[in-house]
Amino acid sequence: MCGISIDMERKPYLTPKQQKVLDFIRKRIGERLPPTIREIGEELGFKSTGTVRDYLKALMQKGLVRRMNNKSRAIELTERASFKIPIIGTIMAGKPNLAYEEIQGYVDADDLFLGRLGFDDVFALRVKGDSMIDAGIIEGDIAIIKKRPHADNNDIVAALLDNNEVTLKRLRSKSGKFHLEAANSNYAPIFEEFKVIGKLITVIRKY
Amino acid sequence: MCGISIDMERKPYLTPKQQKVLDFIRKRIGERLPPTIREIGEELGFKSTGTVRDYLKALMQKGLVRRMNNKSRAIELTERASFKIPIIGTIMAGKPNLAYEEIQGYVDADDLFLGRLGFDDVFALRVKGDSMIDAGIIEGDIAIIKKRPHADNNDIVAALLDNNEVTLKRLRSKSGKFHLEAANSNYAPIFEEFKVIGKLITVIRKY
DNA sequence: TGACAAACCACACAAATGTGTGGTATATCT
DNA sequence: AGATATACCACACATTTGTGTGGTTTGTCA
Repeated sequence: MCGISIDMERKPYLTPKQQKVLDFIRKRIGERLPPTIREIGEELGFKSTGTVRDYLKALMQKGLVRRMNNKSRAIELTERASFKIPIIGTIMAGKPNLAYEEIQGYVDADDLFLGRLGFDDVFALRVKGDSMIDAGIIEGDIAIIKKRPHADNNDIVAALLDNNEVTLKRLRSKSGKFHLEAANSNYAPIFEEFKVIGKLITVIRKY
Repeated sequence: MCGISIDMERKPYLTPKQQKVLDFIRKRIGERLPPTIREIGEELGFKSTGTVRDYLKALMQKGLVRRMNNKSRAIELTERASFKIPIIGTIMAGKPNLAYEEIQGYVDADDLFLGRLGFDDVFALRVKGDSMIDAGIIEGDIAIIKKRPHADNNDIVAALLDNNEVTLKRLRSKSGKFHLEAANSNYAPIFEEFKVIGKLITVIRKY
């Protein structure tokens, strides 16, 4: 019951057909392009464009869809409708299909790793070695770095060393002077010259 | 020079204008919708749709763009052109703008965390506690789980325990019988009854 | 019974969008 | 000099696509 009530708060009631229309739009947007009105009609078996427009109107009134006038395929999903992966807590046991008991929130699939950053400002490093292991960053991880020429104390940064190597370390300031610190007691702090080229915003690890 | 030559192998030569057209298409696709021919023309300052079509033809011949006939906005980027975040090694120092010296590869922004999985098969867990810390999985991480009723030895799995708790642990088999193991010597292995509900495929951490 | 919403359809029309033909000018390469 | 590529433009036309009006049927709720 708990999971259902959370769900109800997030989404307005949709008729089964309206849900199908929404799902089709979502599918098409995910695959490639938002559909045209006639494409929706063909998929759902409607013979009139007016029918599809009735559905779009309903979805718009319920705040799930936004459109631009007189523009082809200009259908977009609102935040309420955008795809979210549920973050679950406990799960109902003893059922053929798992039922989420406690949904703690949602991860927006689009924003998951980059948010609304421009791609231009981002690059990735593949992590080598174990110097950041105490921060949970291990060999093979992909570190997503946002380009920035400076950072704050305790930020993990990508820094350019004198030998042109790029390294991922924690930035520390001590009496007004910055140095780099590994997250592994086997490594000594780095007091050499360096340049901050970006700040760590996300770590991704694939299995 | 090294970085440039790698780049050349991946991308055919584009004139500056062609690059601008491609960038605009990419931007629009990322923002919402692929542009129409006229929208491209307006953006780039072309007064004729024919001009834009010349550019699209060039981009198609170079294998960067695909189109469908007589369909509005039906422009898509091919794999060669799809957005990739560069994974860099060393970086050229002493320049006003950083220049990538050694590009080891690219992370495809779309595939980055889910690949081409259907969303239906995926859910997320927010990691609590430190029981997987030796595997580099720490509190607050988002664990992306692919639903599966079984897994192999040494896989990290989401498992449902008798008390309806879901836990992230490593699956181990010993003499034909499975149990769960933490990646932290402070925790004892779990030999109770459990059910595998999915396999860990990706870990994401945001800073 | 009447009001209302959901769930359809037909069809005309307008606007947006893609296509095709035929140009011009400039630069490069052979 | 001729071939080729880039880099544009104008304009007509076909097709796609969105809009608008006016219906019918079914069920629910007051």
